[in-house]
Amino acid sequence: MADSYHHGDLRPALLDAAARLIRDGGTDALTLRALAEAVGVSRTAPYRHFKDKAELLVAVAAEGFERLRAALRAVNASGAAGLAPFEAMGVAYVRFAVENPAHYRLMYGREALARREVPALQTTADAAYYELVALITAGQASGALRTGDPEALAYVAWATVHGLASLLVDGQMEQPDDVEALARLTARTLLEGLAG
Amino acid sequence: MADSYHHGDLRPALLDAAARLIRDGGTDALTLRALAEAVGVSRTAPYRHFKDKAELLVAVAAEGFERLRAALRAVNASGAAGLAPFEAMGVAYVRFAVENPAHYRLMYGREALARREVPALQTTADAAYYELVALITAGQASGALRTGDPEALAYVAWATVHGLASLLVDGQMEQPDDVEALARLTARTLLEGLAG
DNA sequence: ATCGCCATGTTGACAACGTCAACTTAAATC
DNA sequence: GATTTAAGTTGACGTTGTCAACATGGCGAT
Repeated sequence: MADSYHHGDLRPALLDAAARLIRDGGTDALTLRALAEAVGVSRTAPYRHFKDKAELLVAVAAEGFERLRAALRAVNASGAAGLAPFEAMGVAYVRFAVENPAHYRLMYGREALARREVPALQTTADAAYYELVALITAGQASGALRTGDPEALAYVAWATVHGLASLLVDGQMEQPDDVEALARLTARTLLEGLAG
Repeated sequence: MADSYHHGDLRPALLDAAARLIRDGGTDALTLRALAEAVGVSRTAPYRHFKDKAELLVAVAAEGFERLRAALRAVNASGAAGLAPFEAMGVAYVRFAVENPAHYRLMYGREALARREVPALQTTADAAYYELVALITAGQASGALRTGDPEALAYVAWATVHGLASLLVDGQMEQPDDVEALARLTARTLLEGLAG
């Protein structure tokens, strides 16, 4: 089946190769033709599995959200107490972004997204976000965090960590040697507040 | 000179038209051919003023940074005391992003940026960032903010506000009716901290 | 067993895009 | 007034996403 007319398992093979192309060469490297060639198939074969290039990008992004969610879930599952898990989740989030920059940009960028409304993608993204909300509500229950609308707190926390990730991933600042330390500092500053 | 062979004032006309195209149709609408036609000139005329499409995008982004800096500078110039200016600057920043989404994405995205190192662009961007740093150091001097490395505090503040702007601009959340209130809430939460 | 269906894959073509090379125009300089 | 040269034009090329028409072969019904 290696060189038969029908590939037999093309869709997952395409997603795998797409992730690899994006990782190695950035978003620009993910061209349908290069992707098809990487899998050993003709240029238009992907159209049997994805309506569009955009639809393929959505699928790649969804797979990224799964991985991000797994990373955040691990923090929640660790059962750490106090403020430690907040730092840990911030670090996990930023680390994912820095280790998968093009993937992260695709997930939270506009390219694949709003232009086609894909509920499945939103669901997957929400699942990742929910890990953060769960951490916040647990923190409030234990008294580690102040009271208030957990959605609002989660939103600010998300914005902060996403902002840091975006700045790093888009090369807006010189990336420091120790990204983890920067993420930890950011999380702590967010917890303690800026006001005197 | 309207329909003469030489346009006479092409470069600024291109930048104007580019900003308009981006505002109306998003980044995708900014194609060199459409741009040239909008100005009434042949497709390759822009090459006399910009080496590349990328170089043109850099110029558009730089102009955006100028406008953003002006908006932030107005907050600093207002001379408000206490914590009010921090909310005001957060609001001004987010408002700029929401009102110029494609422009903002271009400024802080990767398309035009790291792929060609343009010191002039970095300088302009730094000038905008400096407005935030200035506000932070002033806040520390007046005792409104806690002590500590002002660069670090500014960095967290920037990440938060940029994260919020990015989420809104990239359509990651349903955009609320009152963006200003959300920005204000975010700024206040950042000031007060999440911990209990 | 075999026939036909249809999901899967291929080939050829097209328009849009960024960009280069060669040419044209007219404004500026001596 | 001649010439240099900045500014603009035309034609072409390679790359990309995508469509239409065609080819293949695995699978169920007979």
